[in-house]
Amino acid sequence: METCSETLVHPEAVAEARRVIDRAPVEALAETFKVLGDPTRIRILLALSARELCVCDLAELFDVSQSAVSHQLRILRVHRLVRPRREGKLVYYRLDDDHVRTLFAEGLRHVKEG
Amino acid sequence: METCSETLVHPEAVAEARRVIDRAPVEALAETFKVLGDPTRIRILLALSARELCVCDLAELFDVSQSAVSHQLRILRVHRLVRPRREGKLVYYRLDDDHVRTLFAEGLRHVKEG
DNA sequence: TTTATGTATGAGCAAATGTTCATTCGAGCA
DNA sequence: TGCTCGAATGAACATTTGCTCATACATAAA
Repeated sequence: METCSETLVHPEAVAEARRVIDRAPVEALAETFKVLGDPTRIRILLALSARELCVCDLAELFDVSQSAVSHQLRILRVHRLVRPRREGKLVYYRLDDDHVRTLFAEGLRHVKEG
Repeated sequence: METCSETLVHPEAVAEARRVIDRAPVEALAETFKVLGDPTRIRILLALSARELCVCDLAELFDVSQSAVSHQLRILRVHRLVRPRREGKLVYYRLDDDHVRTLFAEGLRHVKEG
């Protein structure tokens, strides 16, 4: 229930916070983190952190269907976290840029200091 | 369908990837990122990035029920992203550590370079 | 103690998510 | 042209998620 009083406790702080939030790309940020928030996608990115791999190898690696891997790769691709490269019948994927590695490093730091 | 051949295309690369994945705290990483992958929680963290705020103010700020905010704060608390401090009837929340800020910065960098 | 107000929690529900199955697309080869 | 095999996509389904509503807990004041 909405039991808080009508008057704010810290009006100026709330106003400041509102400005910060309005200025930030909230939805895009949440989207990016949400993409990273799945074990399968984390595994895919970890696997690609060393070198590129074809879809076939990734599917074998995680012991899930090729379809599942393709679905996840699509999500990662749309969010520019991985990039495909076709070579004959095979499609190789690799990390799109170094931001991914840095994000990983920060995530790890948080996890490890617990 | 599982249509890939039985033999791996790059056995040694897959083996190496498997080692990397086994060494990493995959589930914990995914959990952390998943927590950050929600607009409401992102807004809460942004609001707290400048200074601590009480639950009451946060609820007012996002125009959602106090219950919803409490539920999200609980999730953030469990994952050590925010920390509560009681002062009378009010409970103030603030960011738990600086990792959150760094994670945000990296997320922003990725989002902005699109 | 009783009451009031801020916060936390449980139940229930609609929406979103990740998987599998089935099918289609794409490239190379007979 | 057909055929094969790797990859992508759509549908269906079970699970998860985030919200609201109702209720319980906590602290301060009457």
